[in-house]
Amino acid sequence: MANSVSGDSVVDRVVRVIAAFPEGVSVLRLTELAERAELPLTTAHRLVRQLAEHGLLEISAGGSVRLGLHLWELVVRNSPTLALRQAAMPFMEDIQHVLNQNVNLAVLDGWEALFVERLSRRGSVANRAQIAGRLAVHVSSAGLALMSQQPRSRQGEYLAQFTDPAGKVSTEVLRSLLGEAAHQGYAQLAGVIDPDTWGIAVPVLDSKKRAVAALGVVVPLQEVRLQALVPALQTAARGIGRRLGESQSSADFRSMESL
Amino acid sequence: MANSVSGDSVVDRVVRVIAAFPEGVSVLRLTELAERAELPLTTAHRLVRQLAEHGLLEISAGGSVRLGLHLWELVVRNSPTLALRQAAMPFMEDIQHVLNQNVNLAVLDGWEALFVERLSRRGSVANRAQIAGRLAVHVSSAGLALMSQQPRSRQGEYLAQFTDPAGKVSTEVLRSLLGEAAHQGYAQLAGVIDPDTWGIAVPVLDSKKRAVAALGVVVPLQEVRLQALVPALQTAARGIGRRLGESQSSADFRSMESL
DNA sequence: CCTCCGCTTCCGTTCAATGGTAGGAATCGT
DNA sequence: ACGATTCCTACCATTGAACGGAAGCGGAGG
Repeated sequence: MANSVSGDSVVDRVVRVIAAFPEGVSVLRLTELAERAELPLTTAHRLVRQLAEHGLLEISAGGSVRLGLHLWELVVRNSPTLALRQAAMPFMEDIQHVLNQNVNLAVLDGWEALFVERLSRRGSVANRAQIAGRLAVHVSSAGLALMSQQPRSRQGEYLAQFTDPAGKVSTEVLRSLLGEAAHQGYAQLAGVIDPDTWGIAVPVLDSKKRAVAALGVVVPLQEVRLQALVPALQTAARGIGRRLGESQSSADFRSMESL
Repeated sequence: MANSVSGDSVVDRVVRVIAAFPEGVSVLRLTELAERAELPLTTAHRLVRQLAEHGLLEISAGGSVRLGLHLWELVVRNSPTLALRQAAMPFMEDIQHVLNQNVNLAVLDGWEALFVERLSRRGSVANRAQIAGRLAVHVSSAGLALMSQQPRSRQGEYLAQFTDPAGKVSTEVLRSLLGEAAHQGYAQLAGVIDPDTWGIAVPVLDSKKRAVAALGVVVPLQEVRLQALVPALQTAARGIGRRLGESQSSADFRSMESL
């Protein structure tokens, strides 16, 4: 079935190699990498070496493998969410400084919210490590805010395939949550991850009124300024949307600007 | 000379495709991508489609190509500098809050300093966009701090190949700059990028006394608290080095922590 | 000294990769 | 309104790059 007995293309294998690293693990031994990528050791070795020659991977002494600096550089400099993050950062900083709460920015990917940027509460030891984290739509205010703005058809697909692995949320409850979020213009969810917190998120709409992201905060349960909080988020979201429209083709001022 | 007339392997081509995006540009039309990657249009098309199937690239309506969210996610979650950034962030935040200046963290890659993280001065509109930026060793305090701690042989290679394209810095001057930096334990450089600023950086040493990074700040020229500034940086750098040692194998507490 | 384990090199076989040609689809200029 | 142009997509015969088992190498451990 192939040059390879397994029938997958070179591209498939390259992808499996660079996707073989488990979350948060940045270094693997070749043998382990081969196992995870389900490749014969010889083949893994060859691919790794080739990729390393281009700086997409790095081979440290002893043969252990990690992602290459060059890959990181390429991806960060051209990341698909670059424009979004640039537009959002000032507003996120504002919110962080005014409210002193965790602020986050997420996009919808499949049936999950993918967190693209995040600012921690000042003073909290929390790092920005888990940007690039994911949460299912139904357990994140960001996810709900995003899904609630999707076209009917998309929401239909989502609800149709939905089953809560934890068995806590019924499709009906979810449907009404989405309806409520769409109607109110924001989504809130009591501490799914941390039981003592609220998550609150509003959609960020681009110039064509499509929800491209969700802007959210996490606040303690006893926080009662919700009335003030939501408008603040919505204002910021509108600001982000506006800047997104402007910066369509202005990815050209490069300038290393005062390092 | 090949299956491909150009004689390069599939891996080579895949790399060229994802490296084809110019800095800061996140979307390319297929034709342009093919040109930049120096691939026949047909081949580029096939590769792009294959990569897109795995989420490493995305094809938006109309055929324009961008890096995929999945790739971004993979790289950010397993980036080779993850541990370094995690260890450094709290200290960088401290410095930022105390000094209210731009703080940056760089590693040495080739003969350049690659900026891995950066915090902007509060209130400045500056975004964190150009993390992943590069500066030549001889024009950045971070680069000098890093190079000054490299083994003699490495410094030798560097100086041997060095020529300043701008013709402003002679190899001799550079050599003495490095010597001075090594002796003092920090490097400073008057505004190479912004003429009204100083760059000051100290090396971050790991448990084996190897310089794995440089921690730096950018301050206005008239700033005179240098005496206080350097010790602050050095203290932070030592702290980072210590945490780096600890977190060798503790990349396991994942926990989505209060989003 | 021998064994084990993991990384690396070698090399004959084979089918996946290649890319020119041609067919759509959309945009532009007049 | 309608050719001209541009760009993306699909097809398919040719061929050398990818494959991976076998064997070599080197160090850690007993």
